[in-house]
Amino acid sequence: MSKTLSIGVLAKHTGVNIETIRFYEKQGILPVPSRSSSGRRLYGGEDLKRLSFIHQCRKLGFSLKEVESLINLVDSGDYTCEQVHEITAAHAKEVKQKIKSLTKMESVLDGMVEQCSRGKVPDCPIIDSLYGD
Amino acid sequence: MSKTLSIGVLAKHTGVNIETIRFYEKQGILPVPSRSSSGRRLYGGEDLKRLSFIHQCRKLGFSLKEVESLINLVDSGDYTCEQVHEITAAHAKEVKQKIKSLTKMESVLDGMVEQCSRGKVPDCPIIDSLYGD
DNA sequence: GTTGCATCTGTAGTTACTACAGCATTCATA
DNA sequence: TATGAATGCTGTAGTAACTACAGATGCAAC
Repeated sequence: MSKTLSIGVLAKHTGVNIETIRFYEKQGILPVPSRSSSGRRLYGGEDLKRLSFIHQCRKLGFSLKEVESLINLVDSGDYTCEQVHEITAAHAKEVKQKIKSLTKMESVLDGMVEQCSRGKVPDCPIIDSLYGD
Repeated sequence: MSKTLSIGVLAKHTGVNIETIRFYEKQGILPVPSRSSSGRRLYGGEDLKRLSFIHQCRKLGFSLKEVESLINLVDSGDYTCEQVHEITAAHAKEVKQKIKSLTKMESVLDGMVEQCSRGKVPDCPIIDSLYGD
């Protein structure tokens, strides 16, 4: 395996911040890379793949803990599709709940904004509804 | 003004955690209350109103900074409805963006979950799509 | 030789709380 | 009146997932 990628190049290829890459390493979610003679990190294709995976998962809203579970499963070699499904379905459920909660907020906010006359007077239905007597 | 409410009573009336009330005080978002002879916090009706306001705002997803802005406006005495509208509309926009982003995640996740056979075999389309070669 | 970029380590800051530890006080009850 | 439970106090540390430095080092190019 040739490990030739600097952290900067890895960052550019994956779209992950340099500091974030080091952070992932410290968190144990990205393996400790080898180093050049002067102590700089050197990455290979496997690292690139793994970091991309982490990035994809993060974009889908998985927590780092969930990502770690997923990685551990894959690394273990004998994971089942069922196990992956469980983690993903649980996360999908959380996302749905968040959407639901935000949608409720949205409708209240929209209602308030609409009621508001945007006038120059210090009499605002938004404040009235929140700061009521 | 009679200030007779203990922090525990205030917490129960508003649904806000005791530690959170103290936290709000430290953040300067809730005024420093008077104290009993033994040093315990004493709250009045105005505090109750303000804490409820903060709580309502938080439930609508406003950040503490936004809540502070809102409170400062009201406290200043000569705020306009326009100013309140601006803060609220900006927040509503943020909420909409969050919903949009989460909805995208949701559809990808749902697609993955659906594709997954939930089988007992170590071959999972979820992993394949994320951890691709 | 010096300029400038990339990288290094380590620490602190962000948001909005929550969870103690260890102590003081107050209240209800025996 | 004694005592045990409940309440409150301060102050600190932990949570999630980074981000933003500061200050040092390395390396290639001109």
